[in-house]
Amino acid sequence: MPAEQRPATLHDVARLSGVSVATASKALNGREHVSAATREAVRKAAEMLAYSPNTLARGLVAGRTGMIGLLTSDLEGRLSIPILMGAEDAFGADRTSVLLCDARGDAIREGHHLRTLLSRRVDGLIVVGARPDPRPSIGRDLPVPVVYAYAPSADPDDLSLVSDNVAAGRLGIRHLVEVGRRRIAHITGDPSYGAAQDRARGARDELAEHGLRLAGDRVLFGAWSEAWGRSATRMLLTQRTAVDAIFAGSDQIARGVIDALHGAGLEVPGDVAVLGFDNWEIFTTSSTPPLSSIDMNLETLGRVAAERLLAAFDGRLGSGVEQLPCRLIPRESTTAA
Amino acid sequence: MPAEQRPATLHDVARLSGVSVATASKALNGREHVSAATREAVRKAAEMLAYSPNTLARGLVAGRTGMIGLLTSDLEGRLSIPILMGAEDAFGADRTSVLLCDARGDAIREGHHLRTLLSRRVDGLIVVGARPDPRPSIGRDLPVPVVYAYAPSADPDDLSLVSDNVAAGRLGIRHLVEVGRRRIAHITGDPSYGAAQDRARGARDELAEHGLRLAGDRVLFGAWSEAWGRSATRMLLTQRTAVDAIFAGSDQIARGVIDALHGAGLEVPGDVAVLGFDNWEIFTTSSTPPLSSIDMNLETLGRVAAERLLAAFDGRLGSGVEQLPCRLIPRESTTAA
DNA sequence: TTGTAGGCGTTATCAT
DNA sequence: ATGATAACGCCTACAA
Repeated sequence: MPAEQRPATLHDVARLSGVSVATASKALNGREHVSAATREAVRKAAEMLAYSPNTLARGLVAGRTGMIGLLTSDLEGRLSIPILMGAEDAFGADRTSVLLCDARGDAIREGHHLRTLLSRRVDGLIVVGARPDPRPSIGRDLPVPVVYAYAPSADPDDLSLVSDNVAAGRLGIRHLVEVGRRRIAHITGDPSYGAAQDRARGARDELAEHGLRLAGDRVLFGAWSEAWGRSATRMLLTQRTAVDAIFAGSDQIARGVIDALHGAGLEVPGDVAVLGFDNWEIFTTSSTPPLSSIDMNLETLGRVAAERLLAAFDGRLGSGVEQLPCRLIPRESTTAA
Repeated sequence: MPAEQRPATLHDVARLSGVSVATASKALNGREHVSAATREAVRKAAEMLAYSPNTLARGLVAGRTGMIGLLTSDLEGRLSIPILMGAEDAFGADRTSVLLCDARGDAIREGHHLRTLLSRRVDGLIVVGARPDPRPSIGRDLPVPVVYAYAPSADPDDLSLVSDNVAAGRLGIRHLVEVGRRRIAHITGDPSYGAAQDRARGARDELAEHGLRLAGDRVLFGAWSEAWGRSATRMLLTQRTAVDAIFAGSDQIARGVIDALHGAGLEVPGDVAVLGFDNWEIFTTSSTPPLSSIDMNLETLGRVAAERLLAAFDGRLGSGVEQLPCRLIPRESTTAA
């Protein structure tokens, strides 16, 4: 039951406290040249009227709205919400708000949203793609700085923030080697994903540095699904490939892997260690045993995106693709043999 | 590389087309009393300058910002994103934008966000709780209408939109009966969730109308986890309870159920049909067989929330708890025996 | 220390 | 049909 009364304005506060709007403004904003008594009186009046400054009006004169746009195509929010939270933290939730728009993978809708956001005079834009591959730029010469997160822009003049997938591949292998594994297979998703290729490359490189090669001698590309994890694992077992660890390209694949291993009477991590990717909690914690996984640090991605935007507000925005490190979350599926 | 130039104003457009700002405004907004020639000239000028109206300034005079606040505690976005999309659709994405704030379950932060949103003069508020149980009201006498979605407000004077859980319970049972099942068990989550109780009640009521009772004679409450689904199912099997269908309280529980059934050498849906709840795609489609599930229609929840807000903008806002129907998505896990 | 005045970009009212 | 002008709520010179 809203009290449908017009919110108090600075004018109201000024009148109640018997000063001018200018003085009231100064008093409330902590500017100088206001007597303590006046300041207190104004404060009290504002309190009584439950005055809350109109950020729009403020933005109109300041030339800054304190809003940023988050343009996503991530229908589930799995990417955009952590990124949004990271951005909130970096900006300070009280000074910057986020307008979230979901384009639902539709370029037309994306254009619509972009125009709306610009029309609302957001101070900056974060574009989150649905898959970690280059996506079309939303355009150069926009009146506000833009940072691409997760999915880089295809235009090298744009600034993009992505996970360092090569390093992530190395990270996964290093961990498995550290827990004593030597016969490591890599089951991952769709080979058309650059991220899948990068992680595979990192994995191979790291193995090489340890004088090792992939079990089965090749990366098992397939789909980002549990089913693929299952069938690829079965394939490995049927071919009697010696394996003591499987590095999966996603947590879902890892679930399929574990399922197939269990089905074959093998123990995890006793016989075979399993490492996932994404660190998606609903998968990692409900898996048996709990799944070790690589986290892409999406909150950090959001935080850095915000920092880059802040830097861009004064001075210039960088360009190119910036790679951010992933981190490994060890759980029971990869304890030492 | 942003073109750091001040965006064109209506003033610029007016000057370029040689008319007054008033005329330019009318021309661009399709108002009457503008000659076709003038209108065209203004249009062209706006085009040339890439003019985009400043929504802030517009909102200042109109007394409406065209923004609504979505206050959530849903860390994963699983609830808020669909609700946001529904709201976007109902409002029209071009006339209303959504400010998304995640309180992360922290009341202090929620208060902060609330103040920020009000200060930005959002036209209305949608509050999305993290679990489907009553939550504290964010306060009465707010200057804008508020609708609670998913989690109702504890204050009956607020307007809340929730899923009709009792009906959903009936719906699930009806479906299972329709595909020929008679010995139906119900494995669900934490009994402290009102939603779990409601669904269980609906299930029992519907069974009764078919002259049936729950297999095992009682609802199996536990946790919202795959592990519970697994152990509850094993329990049923150990007790030799005759079962030809299991209605799970969540898709995750359902996964555990299927897992345990398979482990016992039973076929799904051949021996036992399994029905989930939430229709969370990552679970339903990757399950073997694909999982039938009940969808809470979150987009609809968001759409209706938006409609209620729109209605509240003129006239009064309702109050109380409005129940919205769920729908059943049949997949292979519940095909006829 | 305080108040007056101008302007941020738009729209609406009222002359012309 | 067009244009001048006054809001909208706020801030910031500058004047008093």
